Amino acid sequence: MARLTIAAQADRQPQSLPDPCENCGVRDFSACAPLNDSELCRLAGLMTTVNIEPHQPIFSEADAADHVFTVTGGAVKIYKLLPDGRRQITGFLFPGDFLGLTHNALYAYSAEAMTATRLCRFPRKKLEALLDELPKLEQRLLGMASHELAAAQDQMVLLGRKSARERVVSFLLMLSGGAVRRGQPDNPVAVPMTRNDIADFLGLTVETVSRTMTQLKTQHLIELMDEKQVRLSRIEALREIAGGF
Amino acid sequence: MARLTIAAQADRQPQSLPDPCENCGVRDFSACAPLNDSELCRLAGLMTTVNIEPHQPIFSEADAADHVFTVTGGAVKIYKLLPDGRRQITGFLFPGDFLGLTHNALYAYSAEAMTATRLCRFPRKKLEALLDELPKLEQRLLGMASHELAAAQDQMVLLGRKSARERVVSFLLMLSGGAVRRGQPDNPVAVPMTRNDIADFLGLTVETVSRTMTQLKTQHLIELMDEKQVRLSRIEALREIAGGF
DNA sequence: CCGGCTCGTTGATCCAGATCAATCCCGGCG
DNA sequence: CGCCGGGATTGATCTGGATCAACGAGCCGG
Repeated sequence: MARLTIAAQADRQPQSLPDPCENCGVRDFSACAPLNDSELCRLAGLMTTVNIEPHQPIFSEADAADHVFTVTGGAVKIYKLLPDGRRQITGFLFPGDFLGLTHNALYAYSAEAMTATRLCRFPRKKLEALLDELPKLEQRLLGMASHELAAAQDQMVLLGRKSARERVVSFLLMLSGGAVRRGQPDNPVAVPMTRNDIADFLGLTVETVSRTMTQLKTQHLIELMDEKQVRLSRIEALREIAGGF
Repeated sequence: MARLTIAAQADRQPQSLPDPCENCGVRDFSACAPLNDSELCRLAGLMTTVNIEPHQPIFSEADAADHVFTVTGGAVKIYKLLPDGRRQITGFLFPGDFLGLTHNALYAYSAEAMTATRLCRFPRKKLEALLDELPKLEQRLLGMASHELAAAQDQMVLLGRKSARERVVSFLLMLSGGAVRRGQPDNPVAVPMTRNDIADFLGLTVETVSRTMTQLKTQHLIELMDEKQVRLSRIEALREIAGGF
């Protein structure tokens, strides 16, 4: 740790890298990835770290969109509600993911912590101003947005055209793939969300998700270590079922 | 017209604005919107205009993503296929929309002209290089991508949680809203796509789309001027049904 | 003018997944 | 220890939309 501190002091910047950035475990995956220490330092100047308890809201649809966030720990769900309460979860976010980007005055969706979550929070106005001076950051955000857009299109295929079985299998493979990218164990894969959240993400009901999981288990395609931990026993067969992911 | 030509010549650029840009009807809606004449001129330097016949492909999923496009006339559908041929249309594009942005080597979806279509085509590599020098353009693309992302999330709600009736009504309102933005007649609204395309966009079958339309007609909520032209007779009632758009 | 398209509409039947309902399991708490 | 409440599973039934099938209306090419 002393070594790290010294390294930071040796940097040409007036201030050393702030502590949360110094120890950041997601720097390489996050929006910050393309920035050098000096640039990161400027960005960190606007940043506040925030901790959120499980099941606590981060922001709600139609709140003023005054901040954007990077998830650095935990897991977040984002969702939209219909007036009568039906819910569609549009994404699960994990460390490294960016949260709250919009080009309107209000957020387009609600965000809630699923587990204990740690965030870096940036005031939107100040960040936007800084973007003009850090084109690398803007490029990075554009890249991340394109990536999310592609994921959203995959999700439309899933919701519009896949059977319940295909949806559940696609979901498990997606989770596992995400874990790989973050360097976490991918098989068995952690499933931190409830069955209800899975259902609202896949456009199904809890019952159908549950039935489908036990069906997959019966067919020896997966193994439920426990409710929140799934082994994908026959990845290739699963990929076949998922239909191209 | 003479006046416009003179204005262009009076610009400080060595060359006047190329003809297609000079007469561009979508400049204010498109990615080019934030550029001044001089910047637009640089961008136009890489640009080729392309005409596509109805039902002709523009590019296919998994083609090398070497170009990006702005739609300047006509109508385009973008879609993804499952291995067995099931299709999900992920978007309909109209003049001003941007097409083909990805941050991978390959396109993530296929694009096909629905009607006679005119495009501005840009070589991707050259455009990316130019982005470094035109930060306004990069900002604009980020803005457009955020906007598309929000639309994609709305579509996920539609596909995951809405009934057939709600989907069809949402779709008609969406079309009408788009027409307003482009300054085109919004009621009655033009419906340039086939019933089949509508079905593949809404995650339904042709039959269900057709039945739902006649049901809405019977209830005097809409009026079918002809197959490609729909009057929204009771907008407020329709908005109620759509559930928040 | 006719046959053979494609597109749209309508009718009859079927079924995947929703809904309704019961039970189980587990962790927290008096 | 026993109670309580939220999540998960399993079973029985129902239904919205898919599927299968027939037909009508433009439209093109010969």
